[in-house]
Amino acid sequence: MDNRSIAQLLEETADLLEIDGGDSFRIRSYRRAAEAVQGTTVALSEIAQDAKSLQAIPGIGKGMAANIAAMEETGTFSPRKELLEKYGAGILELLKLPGMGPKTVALLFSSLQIATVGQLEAALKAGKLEGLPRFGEKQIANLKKAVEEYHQHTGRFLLNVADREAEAFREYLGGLEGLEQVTVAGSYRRGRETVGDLDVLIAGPACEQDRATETAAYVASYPGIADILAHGQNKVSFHLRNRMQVDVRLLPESSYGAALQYFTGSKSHNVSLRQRALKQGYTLSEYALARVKDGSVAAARTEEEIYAALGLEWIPPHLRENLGEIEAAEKHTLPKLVEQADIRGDVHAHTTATDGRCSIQEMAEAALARGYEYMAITDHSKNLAMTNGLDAKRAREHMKKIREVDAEMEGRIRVLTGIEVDILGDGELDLPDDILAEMDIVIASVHTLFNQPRKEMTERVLRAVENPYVRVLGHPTGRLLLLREPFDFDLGAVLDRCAELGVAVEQNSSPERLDLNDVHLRTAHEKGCRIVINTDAHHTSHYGNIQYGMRQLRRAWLTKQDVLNTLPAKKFLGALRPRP
DNA sequence: GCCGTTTTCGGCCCGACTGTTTTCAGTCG
Repeated sequence: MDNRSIAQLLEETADLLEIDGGDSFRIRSYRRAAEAVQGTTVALSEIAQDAKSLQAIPGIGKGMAANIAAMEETGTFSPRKELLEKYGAGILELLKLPGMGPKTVALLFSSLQIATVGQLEAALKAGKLEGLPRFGEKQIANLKKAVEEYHQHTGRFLLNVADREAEAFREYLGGLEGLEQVTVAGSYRRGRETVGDLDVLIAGPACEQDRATETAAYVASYPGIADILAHGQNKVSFHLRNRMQVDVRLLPESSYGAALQYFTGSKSHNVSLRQRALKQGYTLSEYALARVKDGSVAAARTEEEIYAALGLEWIPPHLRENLGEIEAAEKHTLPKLVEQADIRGDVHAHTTATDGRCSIQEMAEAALARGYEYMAITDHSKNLAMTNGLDAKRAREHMKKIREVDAEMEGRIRVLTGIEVDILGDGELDLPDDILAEMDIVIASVHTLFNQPRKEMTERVLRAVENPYVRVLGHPTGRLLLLREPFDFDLGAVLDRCAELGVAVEQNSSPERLDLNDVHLRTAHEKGCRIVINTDAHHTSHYGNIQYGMRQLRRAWLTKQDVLNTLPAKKFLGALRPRP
């Protein structure tokens, strides 16, 4: 079992114990153990029977070591299993609804025997929640909305989850001889912020007639499969354990490009492309670009050939949304999209001073190792109490340490001082101006965005960016808003104001809270906002998450010139809002 | 359930905010 699965079992056990009213400290232990398991670089499956090594990991004690050993042996975890039998497998889904915590779930279960989102929906419709303690009009309305949004987004997965599954499957396919091509197409290839399913296209000798049956059988024995939906000669479909659907297509190499083009989409890009083909006397399908008059193949092997035959430059998948890319490809005016290698600094990172896991030095070294020319330490301010946020005194001491590390780096990388300051309910910041005035980077962030009336949220954020020391608006939508559209938070008004004031807008690439999708970013760009891409790193390994935000920048047609932190340090600081 | 230890048990991140209260429980980060 991989570390991630172990962590998930522990995490779910913690959730279930919470619903069950278990001891809160014991629950926290499970969560900490889950975190430790995810954070460690050693594969636990290799040391699972070695209690000593397991217990060397902080957060894993005698009990957890035994639990992990049992998980490895049995593939399951009995306390979790027993609780799931008591409450039903659907109970964990209820916890995912915003505003729903363990106490509410427990109450609904004990009073109305509600154990699934479906049952909650039915109870809401029947008006059964009225009269329950703490259930007023607003609470019920919020729940109804939450259920609605749940249905809209269920079945879609964040890009990093899709990435992980795609990589694992690709690795498995690596064990098969004679596969020349493996591509995950669909919205995954286009880099959308959420992915519905994985379309995996494979080709090579292993997919030719004589071996296709054998290859399909190999695919169908992938250990990650929960259940098989279809198993034929050319296609195998299945669900993974997290319910993500995977469609694997075995293709002849001669038409791989046509299939790749077809299955990458988007639908409306393909429609436009087919219309164009018809006008030119071709017909485009998943098998080939063929001449209408005699059915002869004009191009099929590669995407480049197909686009070229239609008089077009090859179009990067990130742009294939039928938003003018076909016209641009014809006129050779496709943008030169910003690339990861263009980014010269990451200016949002946390350390052990608050809720990060590494020291200032470690974060700085890791940024240097990535080739960055500058980075910033921006720990939390005191309002985020659970992160051990900095008050004025600690913030000042921290700044001193950051400057010391900056000096120690001897110019190999610039270590900037900063803070991620929280925005209070009235739009005030929770640290005084005189401290903010000393910081290179002041990121203002709202951390409680989604449980508020969003109209008031807009006013709150607008007020906060008025503070002259704020240079970056941190995760401007919050992850939940990204998944909840349409939302009535007035992002447009906020972006307008940021553009006017010169406050940079952050694309926070942390995959769980990826802030801005391509539509938001395009809007920001059109309004003239300065855009910064950061990872919000809480660990040295998080810098790599930049790839997730980067895909959205590319989808928004942004070039190097459109992103502030492609600039060298001095110019970057000069391009930020000037301090008063 | 983990940790640190005054080695055998007590302490374990906490404050803002909402919606329901009429003084607080629950959720979130």
